[in-house]
Amino acid sequence: MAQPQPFHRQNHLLASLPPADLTSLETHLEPMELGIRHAIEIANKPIKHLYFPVSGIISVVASGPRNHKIEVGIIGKEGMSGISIVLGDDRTPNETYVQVAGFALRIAADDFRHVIHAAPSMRHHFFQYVQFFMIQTAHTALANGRAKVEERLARWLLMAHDRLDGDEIPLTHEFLALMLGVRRAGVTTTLHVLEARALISLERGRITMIDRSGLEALADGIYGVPEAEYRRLTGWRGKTQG
Amino acid sequence: MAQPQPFHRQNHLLASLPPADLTSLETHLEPMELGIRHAIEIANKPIKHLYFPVSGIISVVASGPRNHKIEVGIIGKEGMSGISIVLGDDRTPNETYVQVAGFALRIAADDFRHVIHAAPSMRHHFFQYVQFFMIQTAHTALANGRAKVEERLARWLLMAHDRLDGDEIPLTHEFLALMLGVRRAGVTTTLHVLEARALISLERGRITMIDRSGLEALADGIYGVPEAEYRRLTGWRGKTQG
DNA sequence: CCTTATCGGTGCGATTCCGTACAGTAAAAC
DNA sequence: GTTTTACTGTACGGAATCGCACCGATAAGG
Repeated sequence: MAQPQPFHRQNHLLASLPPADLTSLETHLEPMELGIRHAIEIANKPIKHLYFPVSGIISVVASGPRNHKIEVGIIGKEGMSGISIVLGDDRTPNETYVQVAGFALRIAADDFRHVIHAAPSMRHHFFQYVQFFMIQTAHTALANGRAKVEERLARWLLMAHDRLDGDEIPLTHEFLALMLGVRRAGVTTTLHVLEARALISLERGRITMIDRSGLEALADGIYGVPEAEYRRLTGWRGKTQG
Repeated sequence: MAQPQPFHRQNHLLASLPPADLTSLETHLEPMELGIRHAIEIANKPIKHLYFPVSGIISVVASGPRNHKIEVGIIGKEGMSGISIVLGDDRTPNETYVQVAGFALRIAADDFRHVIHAAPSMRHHFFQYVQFFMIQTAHTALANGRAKVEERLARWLLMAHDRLDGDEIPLTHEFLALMLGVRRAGVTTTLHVLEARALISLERGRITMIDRSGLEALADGIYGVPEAEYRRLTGWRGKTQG
């Protein structure tokens, strides 16, 4: 079962484009493997390609002093990288890289610019995604400022689960700590709490979702607003319904 | 000295529009007083107007469970409210309201839509601001996740100072606590620390900036990236140069 | 198979920040 | 001028999280 359907049908943002628009993009789309840790965008450097994941997860990370980093956005098959390009800019102070390996379709920034220039109708589609992404970042700010590590971890696992096929999240505690901006040891002990409540199971380098609605309950309102927004904007349902 | 120059010249986003574009917006712009606490946008309700402040400060606030709120964006005379409208949507789950009283020019959402529909060139201008605003929110997420209250407070005061005329920030500790998502008492004691270092002076309901570069040093890298981005995008210098 | 690097489990004191509470003081309302 | 409200100062115990450090376990590489 190599690909049950064409790649572009597996990225929701592409799949929900009007057929005519998809056609004009399609010729420029190039399938790419997303290797773990591969850099998609480098801070303050011109962005070369936009990526539409069909599997795996890409993280957008903001950097601060003392090499402090934190995730400000997560991208899976519901979205795309390269929002700066969509907005007519060519760079961003954030970094973007592959967090969970997978596959993507990518398009050169110049090609993308030309295509959306020629098809203004298409822009609306991508602007909706920009709107969603902003709300996601806003709620990351909210979670970072007001939620406990346990809740933020639950939120992150739910967001990752939304974007992956199956229930396994292949990620080390170290990476997770970087995403959340907390200690690695803090992630480890908090994961144990979740495991003890039978919400997840743990193996080396992998977290498996056991009880999704239990995790949603534990996240207690910190998860969900951006997801509802995505549904309003595009009709996608994620895994909320199973 | 009522208005040394027309209102629209005091909002940088308007002032830096190409003259032709400004003309087409101008007829729809209506001067408005920004009363403290006035709601500019209500969560999940259609946005009626977009505001271009010429003085005062508007806050964009995300809400979470248990009525927990936190500021995710700040708008002064460098910017505008209503980014959702710019992106072709009509609402947002965030709230937006006046944090420091002042004046603004506003335009009805429908008028704005018509104007930018007719003048695609203008969109680029506002998209740059959207880009800046996203980066600002991203760095708020970074600050919330990794910086101490002292640094976050310094960052907020610097951002407010950038947007106000003069060195006085008329705000209570209570509001500030809401913005930062920390206890009111925490703000009070932290402000005293800054005062003891002669960086600010305190009066009831007012904070006065004394030593801006000292505050920047204290914020230690948590402040500055979005501001540099704004400069790159628009050439505005804020007060960084005195 | 053996070595080496990565990853995970655990502990401990220090620090930051919270929740709560109460009293004093300045401004606003009457 | 008096009352009322809003704002600020301060305190205290406790919870959450940090920084660091060390060791065992698992996987990867030679």
